[in-house]
Amino acid sequence: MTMANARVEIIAALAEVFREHGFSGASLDLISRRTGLGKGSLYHAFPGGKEQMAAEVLANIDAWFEQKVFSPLRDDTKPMRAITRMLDAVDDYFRSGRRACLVGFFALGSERDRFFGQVQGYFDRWTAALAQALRTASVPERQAALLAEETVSGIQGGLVLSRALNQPAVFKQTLKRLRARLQEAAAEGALTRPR
Amino acid sequence: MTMANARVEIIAALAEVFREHGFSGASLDLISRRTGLGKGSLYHAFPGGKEQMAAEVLANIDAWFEQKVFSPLRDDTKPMRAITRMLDAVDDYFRSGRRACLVGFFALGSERDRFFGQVQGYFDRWTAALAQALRTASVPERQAALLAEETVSGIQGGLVLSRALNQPAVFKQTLKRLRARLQEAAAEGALTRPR
DNA sequence: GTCTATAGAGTGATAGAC
DNA sequence: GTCTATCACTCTATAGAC
Repeated sequence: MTMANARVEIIAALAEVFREHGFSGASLDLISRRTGLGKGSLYHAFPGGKEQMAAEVLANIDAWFEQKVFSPLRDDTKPMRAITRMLDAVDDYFRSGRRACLVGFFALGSERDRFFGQVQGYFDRWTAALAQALRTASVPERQAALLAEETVSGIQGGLVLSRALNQPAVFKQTLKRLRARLQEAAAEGALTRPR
Repeated sequence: MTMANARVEIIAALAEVFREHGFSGASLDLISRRTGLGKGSLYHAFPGGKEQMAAEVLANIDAWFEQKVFSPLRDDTKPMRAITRMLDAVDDYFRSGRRACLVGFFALGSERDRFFGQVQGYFDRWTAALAQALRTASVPERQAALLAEETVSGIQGGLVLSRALNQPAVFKQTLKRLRARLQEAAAEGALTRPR
């Protein structure tokens, strides 16, 4: 395995630990066990310590969404296809509500201030990309912005409630509702401004 | 000040600390400073330590919502009045999105398993009470259950996104949208099953 | 004296940093 | 692995109410 690939796998393991235990709950001991690396190796790879680990995890999450979700939303010539794929990707990524969103998790606590740029950027670009896809689907600008906000916020709320009740079905239902709402808006948009 | 009142104030201070720093991030030193109590006093009041403190905070939050929100939703003879008051109470309680929901925060991390009964109970009773209010407003059972879920989950999502972007307006907009949706459903319910 | 609430030094364990 | 700081927690001492 190459060095870069190893780092990707380490960051994936770090992401799970932070997701499950938060920033302060993720002890170096736990991180060491879950990555299989000694403390020395961890500080060799991340001289900035836990802060750098979390920052790189956030950057990695951001890059994944940028490639799989945001970029298609902005650039796909068929916006509704990109939206459908977004919802499928979200369902997979969050394991139908069993997995929490680390960025949303951080947003609720003091980690928001520590990693503010990354937290804000992630949600800013998600809503902006979705709003653009909706506009491409002829949804009026104001409605597109509101619906994008409702969708992104709805996904986060679905994750919270689904995890709180330990019922993945709640998250599934959330995605189903959002999918219907997005398609409905696009259908109305197409009627208002037909090609 | 009476002892009972003092305890309530201590628990309010504890709630803020847990909200801001999570369970593991809330050190006894921080708790000591924020409550103004030495460790001796803290352990005298809460022999079970941090675990008991968090459990009592959750119980306190639950009692507040039970009295101000859940109970009116279940028992008010004018369900739409109770729903309006719920949304106003929620806006106040969460300081228009500036304050996080501790129960939702715990739901995302490993605290969910530690305090599972309380986390699950809070959201279970909230959705059930809201669904009952909607049914009283003649909304069909299935739709009432779905809309209750959408509302509670929507509030949580609004809090996440609002805090992530540091824009209280996002939470305000969420409440506005949910209010409209609930009123619309009630109006339709009244048409379907007129009195 | 007894009781309850307090403070804070002191405990071993474990934290993050190197 | 080794460092020091900090962790959750315990213990002892002390204050005032009765």
